Amino acid sequence: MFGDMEAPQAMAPLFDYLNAIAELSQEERDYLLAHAEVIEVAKGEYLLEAEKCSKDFYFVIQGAVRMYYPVEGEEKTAFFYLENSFISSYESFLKQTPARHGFQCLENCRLVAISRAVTFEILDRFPKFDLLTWSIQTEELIMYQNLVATFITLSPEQRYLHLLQEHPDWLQRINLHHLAGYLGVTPETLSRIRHRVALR
Amino acid sequence: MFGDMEAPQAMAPLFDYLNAIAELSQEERDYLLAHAEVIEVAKGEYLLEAEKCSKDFYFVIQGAVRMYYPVEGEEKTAFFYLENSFISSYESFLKQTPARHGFQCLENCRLVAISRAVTFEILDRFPKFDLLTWSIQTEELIMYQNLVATFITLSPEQRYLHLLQEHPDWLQRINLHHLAGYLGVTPETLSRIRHRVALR
DNA sequence: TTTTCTCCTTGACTATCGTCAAGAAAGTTT
DNA sequence: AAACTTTCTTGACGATAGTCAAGGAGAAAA
Repeated sequence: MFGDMEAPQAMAPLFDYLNAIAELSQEERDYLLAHAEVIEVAKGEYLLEAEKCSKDFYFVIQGAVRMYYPVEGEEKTAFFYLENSFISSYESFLKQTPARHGFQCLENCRLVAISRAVTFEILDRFPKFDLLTWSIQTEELIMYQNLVATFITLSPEQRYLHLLQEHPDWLQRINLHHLAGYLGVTPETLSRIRHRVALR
Repeated sequence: MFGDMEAPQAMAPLFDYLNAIAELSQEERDYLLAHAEVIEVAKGEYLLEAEKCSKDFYFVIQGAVRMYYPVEGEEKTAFFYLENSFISSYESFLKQTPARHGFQCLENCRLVAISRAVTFEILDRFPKFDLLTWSIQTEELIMYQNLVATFITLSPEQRYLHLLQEHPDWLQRINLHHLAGYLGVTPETLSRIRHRVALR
């Protein structure tokens, strides 16, 4: 998919992200270049369908991905992953159980995909990646703790205002139907919240 | 606080928990016995007050602890930690930032407390603890992901029914005021939900 | 340009929630 | 036992959310 000169450039955002935590050696970079894959996934396609087993670990180079839960035939959106985010269904990926949620691309995406086999091979071969995965996972945990806090401590309207502050870019790139799911309300309610807020 | 014979017994639940992930060596057990502390904390006391920096990592041997967020003078309960749970404000503990939430004992508790210094010393000295902390943190992350899912996919009444199934013991040990917070509703609403549910 | 499709809004109605206030019920203390 | 405290319930009312249905705005396709 990439010539010799292109792949390194394509993975640059991933290297930048990892280097900020712990400087990678040339050997580590080469291993990733050789064993991780840069893939293009079209808008609307699924990275993982709910109820299936997660086979890959992803890093978003370009694009937007939503996480959703299937509920009575519908797909309720729970979270979004944009540039420089890792995507994994940890429970399914690690335990090889059917995933409770799925991932769908909301835009044409460019991702780094790392298979289970390669993930474990890297962890086995390069001890530094223990620290990296730990760090990545810690950030994910903190993010989820804060997300739970918004449900416990804020009303739907306050969560919308909070969203405006924390992720103004999401409003530009993600439709209100999906944002409503993230806020835990129906699209109609979000529309009315926006109406109320606009009046002040 | 403990004679030579008592401390090992007191920490047995922690060793059991860790052994189930990766068998501890005698040296590792001895190090924990020498550097981790078994403490008794009275009902109502705080393990960590919101806005302060987390100094310790805890394991619950006996008792119940609630996690809360301060909101406009009130304390909104977000989660509970009972026997065989680890308690940590990861963000505050790791980054030494003021914690957004606090922890309060709801019963007289017996806990293992491990200080920051000892935590890092253990991680440095015994590589096995990388796996252990990673495993513990992964479980915590999965738990939070599933908790977010209950807010996205379920109504307050459905969350209450879900709570009955998943944690029937909580209803015996935790008052409805605190459980209401966990469900994201007021105590009055929880009371009415229980009334509705009882009629069927 | 017209048609079609997707996305967003609005209306009407019902159900549920939050709030404030009062009152039971249960458990403690004196 | 009586007084007190804590916990839980109930009532009344206004605000907000869910649901079903219809309609409008804009983008993409014909």
